Amino acid sequence: MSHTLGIRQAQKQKTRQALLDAALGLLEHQSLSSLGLREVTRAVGVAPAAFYRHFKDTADLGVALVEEALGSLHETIRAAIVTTGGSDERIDRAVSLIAAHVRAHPAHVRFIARERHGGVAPVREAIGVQLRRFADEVAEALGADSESAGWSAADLRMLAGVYVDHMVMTASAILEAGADGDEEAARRAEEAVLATARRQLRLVTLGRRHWLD
Amino acid sequence: MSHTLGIRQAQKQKTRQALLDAALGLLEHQSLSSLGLREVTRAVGVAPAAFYRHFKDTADLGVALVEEALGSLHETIRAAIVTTGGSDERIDRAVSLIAAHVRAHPAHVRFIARERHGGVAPVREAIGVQLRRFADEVAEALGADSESAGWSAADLRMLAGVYVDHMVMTASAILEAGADGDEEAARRAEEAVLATARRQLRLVTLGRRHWLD
DNA sequence: TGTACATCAGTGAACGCGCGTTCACTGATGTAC
DNA sequence: TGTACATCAGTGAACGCGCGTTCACTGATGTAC
Repeated sequence: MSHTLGIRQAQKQKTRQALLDAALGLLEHQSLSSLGLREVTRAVGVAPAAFYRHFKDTADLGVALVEEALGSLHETIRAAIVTTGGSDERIDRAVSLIAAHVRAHPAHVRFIARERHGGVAPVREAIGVQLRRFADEVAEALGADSESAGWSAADLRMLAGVYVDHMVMTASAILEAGADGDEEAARRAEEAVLATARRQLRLVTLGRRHWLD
Repeated sequence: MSHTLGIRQAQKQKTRQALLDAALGLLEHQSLSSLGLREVTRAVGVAPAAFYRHFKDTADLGVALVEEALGSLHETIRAAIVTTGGSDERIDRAVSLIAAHVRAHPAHVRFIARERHGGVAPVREAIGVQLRRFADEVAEALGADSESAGWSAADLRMLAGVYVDHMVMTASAILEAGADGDEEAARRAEEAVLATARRQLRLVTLGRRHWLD
């Protein structure tokens, strides 16, 4: 039998989640550093003071959003790296996976892209920690690949960084493309972004193949 | 003989520049979307209403900052691409050039990295326009290179995009590294960033060399 | 060169408004017996 | 199961404050003659 939260705890969690969801929505058109506590509570329909039962301030809420946006992504990414098949198939699969993630969680992707270099230090650092963890995990996965025989740890880490950076940039570019003009224009812009992403990964794959020449 | 501005025009330009400088300073620890007009005028020492003699609002000031930060960079970048020498020398030169630029204009670099995906649409778009112009120019320069014989326009544009994105990411990473602990730690962190940047460019160079295999 | 008028960058006071934070409170939920 | 007390998520009013914007103004600079 699963552990059931008390009614009080469950209600508290629900309000907390509502605050996170409302904040994420409001962040579509602004940065965290200008997000007001009252804006968020107003959107949820609770009193401003209720905010303090859940977060110290909006920066604290931002850190929680980082956790929500990136915390569950680790296994997905590892899985994407270790798929089998020829390099073109693997590239197609990785790019499709990114596109699907953006479609499923556009607001989270926007938040991470925006706050990665944003004005709120604790949030910036939380994102940096997670992305470095991603890169470490990818480096480990790459190290287990037979194609990486003979690679130094530093070179593997560099390559992993390229993949992680590329993933974030591509996700953000897909999002931007989706905002282009009418629906048809957006679709074409998105396809162009995906095509470029595939080309870029092919370039990296070629560089990787000849790294030890 | 050079055209001399009237006293009035010269004084106005000076105030405008003071507003831009003050804003850039204040943006070290926040995003443009939370920058207040009164903050800026207070830092300069003029009345709040004076702001309107120069800018419609802070977003308008932000667009002017984009111009200031990126407008003069075009020739420098083109020059960096077309330098002669072996690929390792060219990579060293490009990375040193980026590092020198960050050292000379840290606040501008921070501003661009922060607002590239920031919450102020006109500024985001202004940065996008400039970066796309950079990529177009780099693509053109690459096209003139004998190493690019046989490359399609789309492939050249893709490669140019990789270089421009890499430049922005590296500049931003150098900045972050410079904020690490004491001066010695910062120096070591920066050197690590530069080493990674060189490795990444070497990877791209290898991919480029084998693109048409 | 001197005079009379026009321009306009910057002033300073005023405005209404929404902000973050505090506080004593309420009433549903949880707990001890 | 029932009762008496404790907990604590959310309330609503209040506070002082800084915000963006407006307006009539001042006085140095510019221009026409």
